[in-house]
This record gives sequence, structure tokens and C-alpha cells, in this order.
Amino acid sequence: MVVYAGQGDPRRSIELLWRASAAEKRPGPKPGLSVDAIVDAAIEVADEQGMAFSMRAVGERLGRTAMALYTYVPGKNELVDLMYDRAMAEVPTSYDLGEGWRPAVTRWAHDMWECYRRHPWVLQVSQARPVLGPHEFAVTEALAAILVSTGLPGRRLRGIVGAINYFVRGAAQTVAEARAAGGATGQADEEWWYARSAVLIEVEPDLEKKFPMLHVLEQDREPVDPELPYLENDAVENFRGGLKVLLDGVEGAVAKP
Amino acid sequence: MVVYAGQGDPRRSIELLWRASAAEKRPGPKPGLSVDAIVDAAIEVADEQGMAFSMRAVGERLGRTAMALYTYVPGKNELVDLMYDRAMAEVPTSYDLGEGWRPAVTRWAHDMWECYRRHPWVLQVSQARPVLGPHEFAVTEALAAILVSTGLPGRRLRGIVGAINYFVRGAAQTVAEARAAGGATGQADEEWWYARSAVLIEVEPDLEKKFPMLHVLEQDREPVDPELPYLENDAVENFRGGLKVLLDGVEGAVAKP
DNA sequence: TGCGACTCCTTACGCCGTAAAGTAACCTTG
DNA sequence: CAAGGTTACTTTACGGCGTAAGGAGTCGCA
Repeated sequence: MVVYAGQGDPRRSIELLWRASAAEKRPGPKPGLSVDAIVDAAIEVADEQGMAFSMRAVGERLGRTAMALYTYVPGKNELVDLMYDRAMAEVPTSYDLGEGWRPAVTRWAHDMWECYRRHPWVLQVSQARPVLGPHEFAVTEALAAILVSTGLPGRRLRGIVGAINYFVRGAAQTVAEARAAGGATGQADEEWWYARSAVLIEVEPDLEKKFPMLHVLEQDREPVDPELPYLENDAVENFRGGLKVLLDGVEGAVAKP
Repeated sequence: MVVYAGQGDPRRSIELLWRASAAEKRPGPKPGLSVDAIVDAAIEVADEQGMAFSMRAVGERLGRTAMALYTYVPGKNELVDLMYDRAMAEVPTSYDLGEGWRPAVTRWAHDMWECYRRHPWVLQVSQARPVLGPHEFAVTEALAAILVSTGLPGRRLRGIVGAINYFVRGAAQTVAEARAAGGATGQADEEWWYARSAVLIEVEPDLEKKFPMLHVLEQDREPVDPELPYLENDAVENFRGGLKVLLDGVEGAVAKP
């Protein structure tokens, strides 16, 4: 429910993200934990329980109390930023341009999509205020490097980068939340959908007449992967179709700049 | 932090959304509140405080306790669904196709964008499991009605509808969170950005060499509206540029189906 | 050997959503 | 008109959360 955006001390946050720690000899007991260990544990917990993971849960996974984490990390906001940047580290940062920009962008989009699916909580980290970690930079740099090869000016590229980013995020969000919701309640997508739509038809029998165009949208469905649940199937189909249209638009911009 | 998605009794949720209440004569004291009044108050609170509004705050605004709300609404999840659908009611549902589909889609996108900016918390309501309220249907119906006029088959349209939706949401989210974050900490966007980037340059002086393509993206900036804060300005520019590319793609699909 | 820095713990505070139970208002029935 | 059941709303309480404050034990260095 809370929008997560780093709000604490900027210096502390940035130094943590870039691991700019002066590793001097220091007195006191040897640290039993490390920022990396905490971030790893937190990601594990978040992968299982979603963004509503708690500091207590992370501490418990490490055999410590919640308060022990505050020795390494200023607070939950900053921890989330660190988790975000670590997740971005999983995405490749170099793409072969041998076959042109389009296959490269497509691969980038798929890699991002996969990362979002492995770590759905990433989609709930604020985008407006970039986390400004090294791997977030690297990921955007990778997309920028591909698109700069089109020769388009920066002015055009910014909109395109934004559009591709928004699209991949949005498409991934649809699946991620379908899974998260299903997992939280133990209800499969189909069950959820069925229960709702059954009541809906009962309450509003004229649904198709009131919204005829939505019905047109439903025509012509073909299964993408029969293994996947209903909503997920939908999202994969939309992802492919939408990305194609989006890249067609980019192609148009490249052709006539 | 919690992903909001209606999880309670499907019947109760749907009936509330469609206001399918049997208004019979009933014993007991007269209701001092109503679902509508509660939704209105909750939207006011959420517009000010973001999605982290509390039931207690909503109750207080109505001169009641938090628990009083539970007479009208099963829980916070369901209240959020109702708020979402009420917000969607602000978006126009009919667009003139006299000049073709493209200006109409552009207007739809701008109207959605405006709605998201009035009610940033809407962007945090789960999209995977649609709320299934009447106004959410109407909004999607409006976009579908415009796009069906292109003559494209449902298969193609689904991806396009998704892409447009994701794009508008994503672009709006960028601004919304910039504002929310600024409001929460009392920091203006510029201040936040300045504090961070100053430390960043200090910690990583070779930033431009490490990520040269990002630098290309920054070239060629022109002010859109000098009244708007920095990040918001950015987002508006990206919105316009991205939407253009996206619709170019749709145009390509229409030309050669 | 002792001091100060350090890790980690316990406790506690003020939030949150909401379950449970009580009180007062009102309509229906006798 | 009185009794009883239904409803609106309150108070209280529970278990969660993030994290502030302070204390206990551990280590490097003087």
C-alpha cells in the first residue's frame, strides 16, 4: 500500500548501492551478517511473500531479530532499493546488433519480462524516482545502446525508451499480480474469474449489450501455451502482440526520421 | 506495500460495485452514512495521503470511527475497488470518430492520463484481476469502440489495447510517484534529484564513461512547460513522444493487416 | 587492563486492519 | 402501546507492522 521510494539520507543510500564502503579495520565483534546476505535473504522472502515481506521475516531467515538488520541498512525503504538493484543485476547488459536493433530490443524486452516474473515485487518499486543503482543504470544503458544504433536523435529516443519500458512493465505487472493474487488467496486464476463472472452475469444480465465492443475484443482467441493459467495466457499473448505493434512504430520512426 | 485486489466474497463485491442493493424498508436506526459517502470521503483522503490512507482516517472525515465503515463495506480491499470504479467514472466514455481513430485514441489517452494524475492511488490498484465495476468496463469499452473502427481482428486488437493501456499507466505512474514522493517528504523533485546526483558523482566519478549511451539519451532536451517540475516535465515529453510512436505502430497494423 | 566502538538483543511505542461485544435507535408484531 | 428483533455505531482488544531506545556482550587498540 505504501509507495516505496528511498527517502532517507541520500549519501547513505547511494553509498550502499554502489558498495562504496571503506573496509577499514574496526573494533567490536566481527559482523555476522553483511549487506549482501541481507539483500539475498530479503529477495528470497519477497519472492515468496511479495512486497508485504517484513523486516522480522528477513531477520528470522538469517537467524537474527529484525533489529539486527538496522546495523547494516538504514530502513526498509533503503533495503528495497538494494533489492531492486540486485534484481536488475540478473538482466544481461549486452546485446548483439548483428541482425539489427529489432531482434536485440525484443531480446531485451524478454529478458526484462523474465526478471519481472522471477521477482514480481520489483514492479512495485517506484519508477518516478529512479533507484540510481549501478545495475539499474546498466539495464537502461543496454536498451539505450541498442536504440542509439538506429541513429534517431535523443529527443525521439527518450519517448521510445519510455514507451518500451512502460509496456514491458505493464505487461509483466498483469501476470505478476495475477499470480500473486492467486497465491495469496490460494485461488487459481480460473476459479477467481469464474466466481466473479458468474455473479456479474447474474447482477447485470445485459452485459454484452451494454458493452458490445468488449465482446469484439474477445473474439478470435487462440491458445498460446495450454500449460499456463488463463490470465497468464492472456498476458503472454498481449505481450507478444503489443510489442510487435510498438516496434512497428519504432521502425516507422527509423524509416522517416 | 500490499497489492490490493478484491479477495472477499465475490457476490458482495460485485453487488456493491453495481449498486445492486434491494432498498427495502428495514428496522433499526436510519443509516447516517452511505456507500457513496464513504467512497467519496475515502477518495478525498487518498488523493491527499496516497494509497496508505487508513480506515480510521476515512471514518474521522465522516465524523465516525473506523469500525462504522464496516457496516457498509466488507473491508479495505473492497473499498479500494469501489474507489477505483468511482474514479473511472470521471473518464469520458464516448469519442467522436469524425477525424478517424487516431485523434480519438489520443484524446482517450489524455483523459486517462488526467484521471491518473487526479487520483494517483488508482495506479496502485491491481490490474491483473480487473475490478469488474461498471465504469471500468465503460472506459475499456470506449477505447475498444475506437479501435474496432480500424477493422482489425480481435486478435490484433487485444495486444494493441494492452499496449496503449500499459503505456498510459506507465507514463502516468512516473509522474504520479514523482509527485507523491515529493509530497511525502516535502522535497521538490529538483531537490531530491540534486541531492542524489551530487553524491552519485562523488561516489562514481566515471559515470558518463561507464554509461555513455545514457548520455546520448539526455541530449537534445527542450522544455515542454517551464511551470512544471523537472521530473514531471520529463514525463510529459515522454508521454507525447511515446504515444506518437505507439500510434504509428497501430497505423502500420491498420495499413497492412 | 581498560576504554570505546561495534553487533545484536530486548523492550516498547504508535500505527495499521479488523474481530467481538456492547449500546442505543428504530420498525414490526402482539 | 409494550416487547422483541434488527440495525447503526461505539468501545475495546488482538496480532501484525516499522523502528526508536537502551542494554549486553565482543573485540581492537592504548
